[in-house]
Amino acid sequence: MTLNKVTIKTIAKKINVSPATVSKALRDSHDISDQTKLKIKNLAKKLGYKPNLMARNLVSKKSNIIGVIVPDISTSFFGLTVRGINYAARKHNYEVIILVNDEDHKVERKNIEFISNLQVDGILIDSVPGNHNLDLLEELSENGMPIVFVDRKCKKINADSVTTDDIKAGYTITKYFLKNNKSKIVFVGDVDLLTVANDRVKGYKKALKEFGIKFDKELLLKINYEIDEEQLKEKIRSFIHSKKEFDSFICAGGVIAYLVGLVLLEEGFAIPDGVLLGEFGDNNIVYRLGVPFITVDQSPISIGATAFDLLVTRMKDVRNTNAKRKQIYVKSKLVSHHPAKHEHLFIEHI
Amino acid sequence: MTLNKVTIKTIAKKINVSPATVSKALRDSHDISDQTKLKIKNLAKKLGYKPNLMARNLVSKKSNIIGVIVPDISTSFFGLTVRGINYAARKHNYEVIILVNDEDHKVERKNIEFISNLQVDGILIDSVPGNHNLDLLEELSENGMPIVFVDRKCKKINADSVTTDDIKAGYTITKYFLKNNKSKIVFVGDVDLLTVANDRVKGYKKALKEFGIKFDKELLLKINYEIDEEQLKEKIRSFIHSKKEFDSFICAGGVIAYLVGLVLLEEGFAIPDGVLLGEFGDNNIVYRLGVPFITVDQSPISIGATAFDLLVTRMKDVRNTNAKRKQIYVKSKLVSHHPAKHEHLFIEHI
DNA sequence: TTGAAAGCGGTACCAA
DNA sequence: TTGGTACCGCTTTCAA
Repeated sequence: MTLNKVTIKTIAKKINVSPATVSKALRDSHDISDQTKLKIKNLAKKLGYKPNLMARNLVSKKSNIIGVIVPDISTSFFGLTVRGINYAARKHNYEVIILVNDEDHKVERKNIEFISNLQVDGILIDSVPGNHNLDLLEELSENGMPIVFVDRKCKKINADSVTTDDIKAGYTITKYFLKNNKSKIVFVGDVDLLTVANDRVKGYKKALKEFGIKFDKELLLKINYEIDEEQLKEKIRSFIHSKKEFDSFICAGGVIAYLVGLVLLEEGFAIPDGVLLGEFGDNNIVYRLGVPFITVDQSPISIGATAFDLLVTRMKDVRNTNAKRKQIYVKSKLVSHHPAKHEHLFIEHI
Repeated sequence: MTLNKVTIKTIAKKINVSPATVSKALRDSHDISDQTKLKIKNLAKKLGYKPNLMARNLVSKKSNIIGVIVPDISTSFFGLTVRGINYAARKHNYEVIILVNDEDHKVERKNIEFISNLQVDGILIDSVPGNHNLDLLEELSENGMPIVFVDRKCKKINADSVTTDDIKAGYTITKYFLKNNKSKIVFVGDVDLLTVANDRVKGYKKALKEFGIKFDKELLLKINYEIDEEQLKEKIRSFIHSKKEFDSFICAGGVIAYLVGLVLLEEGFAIPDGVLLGEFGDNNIVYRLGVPFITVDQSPISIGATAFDLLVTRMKDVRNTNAKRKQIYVKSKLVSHHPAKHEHLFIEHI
């Protein structure tokens, strides 16, 4: 750390006042004369004094920091969510620190532990599918740590969340596929119990039902984010080569959609004429495929900003631990992209 | 913060030992008997004891945290850089916290101040163009804070950096354009003195010279990241409508390339047949355009990991503040993308 | 093997 | 308007 060890005491000694006086002067306390304030501030600047936040937060029991935990950040969806969070946080004068866990729930647990031990004032989390760390989060929450789930909600516990209405989104995109004469729609995702993907599947099933199509288990391709890309591709490939017929894919996320698209193209399928491709998130990575696709644009910036605002209200009434939790849905929309034609057509609000 | 106020003292009292003993036991110190260690640990777990890192770090004067400051995170380039950083950090058991400033140097300054006041052990920074905060960084560095510049280097001060060889990259991509019969190449970027873009322009000029083409100032379109997208587009539009002739664009970054492409398409130009488009970073956002383009793929993951490794070596010999700084270049490559054809052709190593 | 005491850098209360 | 003192939660001598 800094060799430059200028502390409040250093300053105090130099001008023969007490540390208490320096502390107050530096924070513009009313009960210090302008004269000494000036003297102290000048000296502080001259010596390059920096407050030690660790010390400050230790006594004040407030850090003014909120911690954000996300699974990935190389994806435009999360990146934009974070932008929304930062945007809102700046208005409220909070510092935001971001931790990334690469979809690994063990790293996520460490992230949660670290950040709470660091005494952040609140946590925003886009959690790794599978609810591996719910116990920890629940414990923290019960002990008064404000926590808001972002994007990927969590049903098991009574918690605040800001997400897309995933059931409706799944329903809407599936209905669009059905209307466009697709009937053998594969749904790909980390369809673990109680995750976002699960909700999307619910919507998918609902739409099928409405169109009188029976849900076919074999068209539900379960994958897991934590396995690596090559393995994922292999899994997709083997599905494609199985005898199961299909005419379209709806993917629970951008990265999956990209991989599915990649495999389809490698295997000689045409998109969208041979197979229609759909995804959630309007993620930039899907555009790498260079093919038309249907997407649920979730307004990530708005999700992020809304989540922060909700967190702030929670942080403000710390006492009220048992207040009713809010589940907020941010509006999204169904869009059809045809990059090569530079067409981006709005289809429907969700 | 947590209502659950279990501290070392709480535990100490409950089993009638001193706080010192608890502290040692919890950290597996050799001079505590296994018996009491066990007792203490069990009780700690039962009570849900969490160490307060603010307190811990305050006395140890080490945080084991490294701070990463980036301008943007919704862009795949930075996202992947961060992934590389995290990957390397995990191996060394460091915690990584990320701060984002949206290309705003005032926010960047706050980020730097905050993070250093928080007593991080080292800083990785991808700095906002313009060298606005060099004074601060230099001061910190002189006071013993290890700092490594990532991606966007900084020539003014004697500092460690891990970047692309930008002169060479600028040279290579320009040469490719020239070989493909482009001669009126517009270079767009935040060509402020002493930034990455500037190096890229140097390479650009060098290539022009080699091909016997005189550098034309008017083909250098200076833009500034900090102005908003609509203004940027307006600036690009007005250039396009000026009488200046052009046959291609090389853009210093992905976001700019995307905006340039957008305007060109809106104005009815064909890419790449009418106008060839080039950029640095192989950023996913460019694919949104759905057109072929040339890119310098900078291997962001490798840049991130390398930067972290360099930082670690700096953190290990804190004394040696005046050691020679290292400028490391990470290999990149020139690639031609034709998304609609699913072609991604390697052209040349850089 | 254990613990008392001092202190990390600040803040806050109360007395002067 | 100033300053003494206690303390935030934890670690670290050094003595018992």
